[in-house]
Amino acid sequence: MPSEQIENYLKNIYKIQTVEGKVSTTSLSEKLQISPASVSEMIKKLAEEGSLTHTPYKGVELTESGKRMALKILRKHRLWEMFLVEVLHFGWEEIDEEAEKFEHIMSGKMEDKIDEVLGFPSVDPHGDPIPSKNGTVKVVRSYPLSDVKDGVIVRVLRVNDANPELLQYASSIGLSLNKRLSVKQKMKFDNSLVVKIGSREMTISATLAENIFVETA
Amino acid sequence: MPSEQIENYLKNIYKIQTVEGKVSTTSLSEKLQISPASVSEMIKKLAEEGSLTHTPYKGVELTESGKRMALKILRKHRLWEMFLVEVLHFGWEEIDEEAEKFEHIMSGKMEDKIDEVLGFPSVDPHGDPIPSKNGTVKVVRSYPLSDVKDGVIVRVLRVNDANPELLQYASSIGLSLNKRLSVKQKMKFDNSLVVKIGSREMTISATLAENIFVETA
DNA sequence: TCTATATTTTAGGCGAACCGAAATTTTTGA
DNA sequence: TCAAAAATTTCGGTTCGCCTAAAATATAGA
Repeated sequence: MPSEQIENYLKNIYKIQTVEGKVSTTSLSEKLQISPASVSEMIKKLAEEGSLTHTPYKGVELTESGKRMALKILRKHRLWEMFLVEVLHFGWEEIDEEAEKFEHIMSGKMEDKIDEVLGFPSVDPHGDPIPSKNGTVKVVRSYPLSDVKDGVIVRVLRVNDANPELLQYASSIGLSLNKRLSVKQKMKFDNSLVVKIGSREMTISATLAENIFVETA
Repeated sequence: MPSEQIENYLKNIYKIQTVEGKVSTTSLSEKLQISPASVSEMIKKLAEEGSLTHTPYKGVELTESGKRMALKILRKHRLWEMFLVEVLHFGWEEIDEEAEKFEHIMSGKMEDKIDEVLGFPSVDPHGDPIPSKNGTVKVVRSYPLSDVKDGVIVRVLRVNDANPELLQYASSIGLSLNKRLSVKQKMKFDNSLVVKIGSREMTISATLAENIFVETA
C-alpha cells in the first residue's frame, strides 16, 4: 500500500503530466506546496520503487504501475466530489478540498457503494472524467471558451477546479455544467467576451473564459 | 488541532474510563495495539499538554479539555457509523473499522450535514449514544441480557460493538436494536439462555448475552 | 561563448510516533 | 515479610517526510 503522501505525489504528477506534458521538480513543488528539496528526495524514492522514471535534472514520467495508482486515487477523489454534491449538498467550490482528505482512506468497498448510489457517473461535478475501475479515462474533447468565435453557440463541458473562488463566481452567474450559451462579442482590447446565458447577457473576463471548457452545440 | 493519533488515544482513554473506571498503560496498550513503552511516552506528552492527569505507575484520567476532545471524536465516529448504515447500506459489523478512519478527517461542516441528513440521531447503529455538539452524553440505563431473570420480556437497547463477528452473528439470528425478546430459561451449568425472538426460540451463549444490553419491556 | 541566473540535487538536521531492551516501581502470594 | 512476577517507565534507536543551506548542473542572454 502506498502511503498517503505518495498517493498525493502520484496523483499530482499525473495531473501535471496531462496538462503540461513534462513534469519538473519545480512544478510539483509548487503544486504540492512542498520544498523542491523534499520533492527531489521523494522523486528519487518513487523512481527506486518503480512508480516513475526519473532523468536527473530533466524530469519525471509515471510508469504503468505509477499511472495505475494515480488513476485509482483520482477515481476516488472524483467519486467523492460527486457524492459530496449529490448526497450532502455541498457547493461546487468546497468539494475539492474535502475530497483531498477522503480519497486516501476510502476502501474499495466504499468506492463501489458510492459509485452505485450515484448511478455510476462518468464525470465529476466540474466535468472532469472519473477514471473507470480498470484504469481507463474517457477523453472529453473540449475547447476553452476563450477560443470560441463570435456568434457561436456552445455547451459547457468542464470548468477548471483549481480555483475555488473562480468556481464560486462561475456558479453565481449561472455558469454550470451543460449550460448552453452563445458568444455575442469578443473584445479585442482585453479578450473579454459578451455572452448570453438563457435570457441574460453578461461579460466574462479572458481569465474566466480560459477556465471554461465547451463544445460546439 | 490534535494529531490523528492523539485523537485515538483520547477517544480510547475515554472509552476505557467509562467502562472500567481506571485507565492503565496496559489497558490502553492493548486497546490501541501499541507497545506499552510507546503508550507510556504518549501519556507523558498528553499530561504535559493538559489533556489528562497522570500519576506515574498509577493511571490516567482525562481533564475537562481532554474529555471534550474525546467526545468530539466519538460524536464524529458514531455519526459516521450511522451514515454508513443508513445511506450507504453497510452491514452492522463493518462500520466500526470504516469509521475509525473517517472520524479524524470529518470537518465540522461535514459533521453538521450528516447530522441533518440523518435527522439528528441520538444513538448509533449499535445503540451507543451520540454525544451532542456541546459535549453532553445521554446515559442509557440498560442491563446485560445475561442478568435478566427467567420469564422477563425485554427490549434490545445496545449491542457491544467491540467484536465484528459477534455483531454479524447477532444480526444473523435477528437480534437487532429495539427487538423485543423474552427469556424462557436460564441454564445453570453454562449460563446460556433460551430466548424467544418473534416466534422463534433459540439458545444464546453466556458470552453473547453479556454483550447484549436491554431494558425491561 | 561564457557567465549569471534558475533549477535541481545533496547534505545535515528535525519532529512525530513507533519499537525492543533494560531499569524501575508496584503488586502478589508463599 | 519479602522475593518473584507484573506493570510501568526510560533509553537508545528506527522510519517517514519535512526543512534550510550548500553544491551541482542546466539554460539563457550579453
